[in-house]
Amino acid sequence: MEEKLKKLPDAELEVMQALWELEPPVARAAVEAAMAERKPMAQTTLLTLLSRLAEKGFVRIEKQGRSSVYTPLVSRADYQARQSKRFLDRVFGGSIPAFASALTASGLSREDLDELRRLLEEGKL
Amino acid sequence: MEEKLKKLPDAELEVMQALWELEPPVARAAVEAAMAERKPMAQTTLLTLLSRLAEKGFVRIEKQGRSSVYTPLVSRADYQARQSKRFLDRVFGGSIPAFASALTASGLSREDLDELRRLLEEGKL
DNA sequence: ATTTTCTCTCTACATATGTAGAATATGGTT
DNA sequence: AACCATATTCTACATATGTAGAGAGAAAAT
Repeated sequence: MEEKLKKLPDAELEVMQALWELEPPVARAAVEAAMAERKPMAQTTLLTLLSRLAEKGFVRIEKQGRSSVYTPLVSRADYQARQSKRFLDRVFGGSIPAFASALTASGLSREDLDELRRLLEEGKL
Repeated sequence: MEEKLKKLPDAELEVMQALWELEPPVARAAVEAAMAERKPMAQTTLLTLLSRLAEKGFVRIEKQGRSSVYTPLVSRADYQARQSKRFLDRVFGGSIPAFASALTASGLSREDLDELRRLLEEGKL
């Protein structure tokens, strides 16, 4: 298992989210369209972010004739799991009680909290 | 309710954690001692971080003769709750199921997950 | 009173991040 | 072939972050 999965800055994560929700390999036009909704930005800005993601090993860029296609190299689930751990450690010092309190005080609806509890219950099986 | 509670960069959060675990107002020497364990850094580096925290409204600095004392202006619980929400939105797009999966896959022990579930249950009351 | 010591503030600098225009390359047109 | 459209890469720059030495002010010591 890879060790340090760097935390992505907001802008880059946003791009990853766009990639994750599409079928890889994703055409540039598709990423662009997805980002138009999520977070409008200049075309070149998007390309800059994609190449930074490539440098960090999060994305593979392949030339397809004129344009390029992008493939996420880290799965969303994997990233989410690792960052959750990191967040728990960084913000709560690993304290589960503190984490639980924060969740109940985070503004999540009673339903959401209930659902979370239920899903954790199921996951136990 | 205050709106945007800025996310603190790692180094600054580390200092806040040190402050939160001490009795306010906290003497510089005390912060320094606490930080020595958490994250060793030059004395001036610590002071820089403290003043940045003051600029951001997280800490109040008061002169006490020769040295200064520091008081956190944002409670740990408040910060944790807000950042939890932010994290959930940013990383999971607000999806509770995705969050639950990530938690179970995050490497937390069975016991921790159980405890979390139990605490959420209790909090419901 | 002069020096030493301690504490804080200023200044500094490298790297990271957000953002995007300029330049370049390349495939499509006429 | 000359030109145009388009996609990518370079270059650029402001702000943020991590880190810390230099400088300044004041209290303590001699």
